[in-house]
Amino acid sequence: MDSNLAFKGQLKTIDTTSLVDKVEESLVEFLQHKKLQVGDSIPKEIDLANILGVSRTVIREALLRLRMMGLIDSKKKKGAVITSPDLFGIMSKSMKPHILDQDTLKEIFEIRLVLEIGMADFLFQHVTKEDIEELKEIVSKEPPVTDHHLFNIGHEIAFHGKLYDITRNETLKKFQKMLLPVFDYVHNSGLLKKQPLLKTFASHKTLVNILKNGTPEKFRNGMRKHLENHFARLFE
Amino acid sequence: MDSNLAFKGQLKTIDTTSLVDKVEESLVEFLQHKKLQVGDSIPKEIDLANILGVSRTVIREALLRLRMMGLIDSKKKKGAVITSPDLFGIMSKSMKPHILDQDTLKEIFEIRLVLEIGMADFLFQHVTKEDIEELKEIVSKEPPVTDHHLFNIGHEIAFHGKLYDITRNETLKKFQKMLLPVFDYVHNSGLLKKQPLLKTFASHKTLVNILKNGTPEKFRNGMRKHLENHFARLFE
DNA sequence: TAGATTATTATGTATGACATAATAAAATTA
DNA sequence: TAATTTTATTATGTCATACATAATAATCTA
Repeated sequence: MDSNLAFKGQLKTIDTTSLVDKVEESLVEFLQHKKLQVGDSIPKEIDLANILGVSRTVIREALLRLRMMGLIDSKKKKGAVITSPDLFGIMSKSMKPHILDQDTLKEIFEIRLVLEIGMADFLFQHVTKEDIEELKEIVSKEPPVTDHHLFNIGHEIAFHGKLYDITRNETLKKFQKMLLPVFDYVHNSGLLKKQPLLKTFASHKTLVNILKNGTPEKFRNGMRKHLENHFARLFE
Repeated sequence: MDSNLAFKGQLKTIDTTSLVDKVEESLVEFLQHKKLQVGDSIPKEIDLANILGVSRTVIREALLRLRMMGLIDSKKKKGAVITSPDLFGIMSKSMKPHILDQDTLKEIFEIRLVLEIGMADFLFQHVTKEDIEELKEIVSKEPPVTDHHLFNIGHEIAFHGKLYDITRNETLKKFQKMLLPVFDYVHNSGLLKKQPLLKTFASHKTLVNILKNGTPEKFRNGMRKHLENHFARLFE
C-alpha cells in the first residue's frame, strides 16, 4: 500500500531533532530571554529536569553543550553560572591539525595571509612607540638567514604575533592563537615539500619601518611581498 | 589501575581535569592513533566504557563533545562513525549575537573588514569570467542610493558574499557565513547609532571593474575606500 | 568574634533498565 | 530461486536511582 503518500501534504514535517536538541534550544532561549548577567546562576539540573519534563540525563547533555559553547560554567555546589562566551576557545579545542584534511589546512593557511595583509589599518590606528620598540627588539634577535633556509618558526611567531597584539583586537588575537598549532603542524610535517624558492622581498625590518613612518597602503604591499614565498607555494 | 590513589592527597592541586576531560583526550588520541578514515566506526559505548574502565555515562559525555567538535556522528544502530570535522559548525551554533558583549561584536565587525581587504590576491587568483558576469548581475540589481541612506543589507550580503565565493576557500566562506548573523544584528539593532556620514568613494561597480582589469593592490585600495564608512565609524 | 568543625547542597560518576531506530537474519511469497 | 515481508538483533537515546565529591553554609569551640 502506498497510501502514506496521500497524507504527505497534510502531515506536519516531523522534526528529526533529538530531545537533547530541543532542550538545548529551550535553555538558550531561556538564558537570553531572562537577560541573565554574567555571574548569575541558572536553576539546578534537577529543577530544570522537572520544569521541562525530561530526565536529568538529557538536561545534563544539553548543559554540557552550553558549557562547550562557553555560555555557562558549572561549579560544584553553586550550580551553573552564566559566562561570557569565548567563541574561539571552543574552536581552539577542536583545532587538532592531525585530524584536519590537507585541503582544510591549506585554506587555514590562506586565511592567515588574508588576515595579515588586511589588518594594516588597525595596526596604524593603534600602534604606539612602545610597540615599535618591541618590534625592533624582536627583529634584532632575528637569527641569521644563512643559518638554514627554513626560517625559524619561533621567531616568525614572535614577530607576527606581536602584530596581532597591536591591532588591539582580542577576538582576532584569539583567532591567531587558534591557528598557531596549524602552522606549527604544517611547517613541521613535510606538508610543505618545497623550501621557499624566492627571496623575501620585504624583511621584518622593512615592515617595522613602514609601520613607523609609512601608511596602511604601503604596509599592505610590504606584507604582501613579505609573504610572497607563501603565496608562491600556494599558487604553484 | 588504581595505584594512583596512593598519591591522591598530594596530587590533588595539580589534577584539576575531570574524568570526562581525560576520557575525551584518550578518545581523540585513540582516533588519531588508529588513523581512522572518514566513515569508519569506533567501538560502541559499552565497550569503550569497559576498555577505559569508566561508566557509560562518562563515555557518552565525552562522545558528545567529539560530536560537537564534528569528529564523529552517532547513528542509532551503526554506532559512532568518523566524520570530517567542521571547525566552524560549532562556532556557528554558539554565534548568538544577543549574548555577545558589545566589544566582541565590534571586534568581529573589524575582522570582516580585515578579511575583505586582505583577500584580494585570492580573488585574482581564482576569479573567472562567469564570476565577473555574476557580480555585474548583482550590481545591476542594486537599489538606488537615494531610496534610504541606510544601504540594503540583503544586497550588501549578496555582493560581498559572492566575493567570498570567488576565493574558493571553503573555510573562509564558512567563516563569513558564521559572521553573518552578527552583521545582521549589528545593523538591525541600533548599535550603529550614526548613519554613514561619508560618501562611498568606491562603489561595487568600481570594485568589479578593478577585479576585471586591475591588480590585487588596486583592489585592496578600492575595497579600503569602499569600506571607508565602516572604518570611520569604528575609529571615531 | 575568629577559626575550626560539621552539615548541606548541586554537580560528577556509576549502574541498570527500557525505548527506539537501523540493520541483519529469517521466513514467506511470487 | 529471487524478491519481499516479517522478525530478531543491536547500539544509541532516554529514564531513574544511588552514591561520591567539592564548595558553601551552618554550627560549634576557643
